[in-house]
Amino acid sequence: MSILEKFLSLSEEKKTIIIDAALSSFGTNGYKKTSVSDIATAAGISKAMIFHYFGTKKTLYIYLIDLCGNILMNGFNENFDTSVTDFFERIRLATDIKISVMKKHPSIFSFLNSMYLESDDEVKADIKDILAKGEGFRSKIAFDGMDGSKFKDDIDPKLVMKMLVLLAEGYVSQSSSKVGFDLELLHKEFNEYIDLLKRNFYKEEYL
Amino acid sequence: MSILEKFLSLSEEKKTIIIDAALSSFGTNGYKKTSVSDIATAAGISKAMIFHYFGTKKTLYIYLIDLCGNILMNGFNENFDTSVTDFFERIRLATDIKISVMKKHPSIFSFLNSMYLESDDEVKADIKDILAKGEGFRSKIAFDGMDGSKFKDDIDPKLVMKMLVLLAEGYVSQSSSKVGFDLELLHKEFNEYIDLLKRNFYKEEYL
DNA sequence: TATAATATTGACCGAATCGGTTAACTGTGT
DNA sequence: ACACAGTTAACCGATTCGGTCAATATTATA
Repeated sequence: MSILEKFLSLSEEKKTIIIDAALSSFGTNGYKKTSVSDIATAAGISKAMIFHYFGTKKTLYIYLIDLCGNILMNGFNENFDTSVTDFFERIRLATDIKISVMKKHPSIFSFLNSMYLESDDEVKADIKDILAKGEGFRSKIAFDGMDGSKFKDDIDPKLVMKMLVLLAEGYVSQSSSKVGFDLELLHKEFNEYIDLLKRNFYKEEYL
Repeated sequence: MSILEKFLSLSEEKKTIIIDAALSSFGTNGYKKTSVSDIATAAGISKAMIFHYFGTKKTLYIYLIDLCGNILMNGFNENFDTSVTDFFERIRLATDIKISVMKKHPSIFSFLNSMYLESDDEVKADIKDILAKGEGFRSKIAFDGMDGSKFKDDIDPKLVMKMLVLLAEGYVSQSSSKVGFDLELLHKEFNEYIDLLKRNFYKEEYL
């Protein structure tokens, strides 16, 4: 059995624990400043097990990069509906997907964020590859075929969009640090914001 | 000349460079994961100089904690005007102060954020002290004597407040990581958001 | 229950890095 | 020529690094 297969043959629960420990550690401290011991401790196993499952620290990191890419791609490809043109409903849909991804791996976006600004030479090149692959992915989903005509005339949809992106970013930065954050509550709150904005930014005939 | 005096007698420019290097390093990686070499490199000086100026790593960290506390307190005490009761204008005022602080030390909020979740025993106690001192500071400024009556009846000012706090947090998390971010632009954008919300959330007679 | 196979770890390796020190080197004014 | 403050490269012992491995638990098979 090859090294990675040993990991893959673990129970889903155990795999998730290890992956989340690694995502959260790397996401918080970056590649270089994260030690394999950190991850092992966070996962509640011994350092030797990590090397048993992945061989090297770098292999683990690359594995996580690919995994995140796949999880996101699959989430959006399977659940995103481009026939929804309403601005807010599309954002709501994208957020639903994002949150359901976070439900499985709460630290995934903190990890992805840290990837963008990773400077260590050992993994820099590999990151560039995967980043190029997902380029324009988010923005395409956001704006392609989206209907901004329902807004009141003096409101710039792009400004609203930027606001919601920042809002989501604020949530991530808040939730990735705090320990006992409630994803369900977060989801509910975000939907309240969307309702609030929709109610006040759309022309009355569209409400 | 005592150790700290040596640092204080430096030119304002040099002091700022060193402080910002330390704030940014500690803010990014926390106390334990930040080495004195990291800070020295970021500041463009040798590691020995840091020890020459501050004696120990912990002394430097504590110095930064106090400094941040003082900078924020002074900023708000000198510039905050509690006679401004309008919800958005007060938020605008608080944001003006925050940004002017960030103009001098861009990484200050990233450092303060990281302080909240610092777990290292060597500095944990000292953090608790300063944190207790500033408790309720932000929330008092935010809500005391603030007028929420101008909002449309179906809008909860607290929800808007939370939204703007998250928005600001999103900005911090975005700006503290990116290298070439433009504070002036950030400021302008934030004001646009406030205008946008005010225009659409207030009853018409208050516009 | 005895044994073979597997899962897991504590202890260990050389190398790197840690916080901190110091002797020597710079430049500048006299 | 000298003194002197500012600065650093080289160094210190201690710790931690990524990674290995022999030994111990655990489980499966008989």
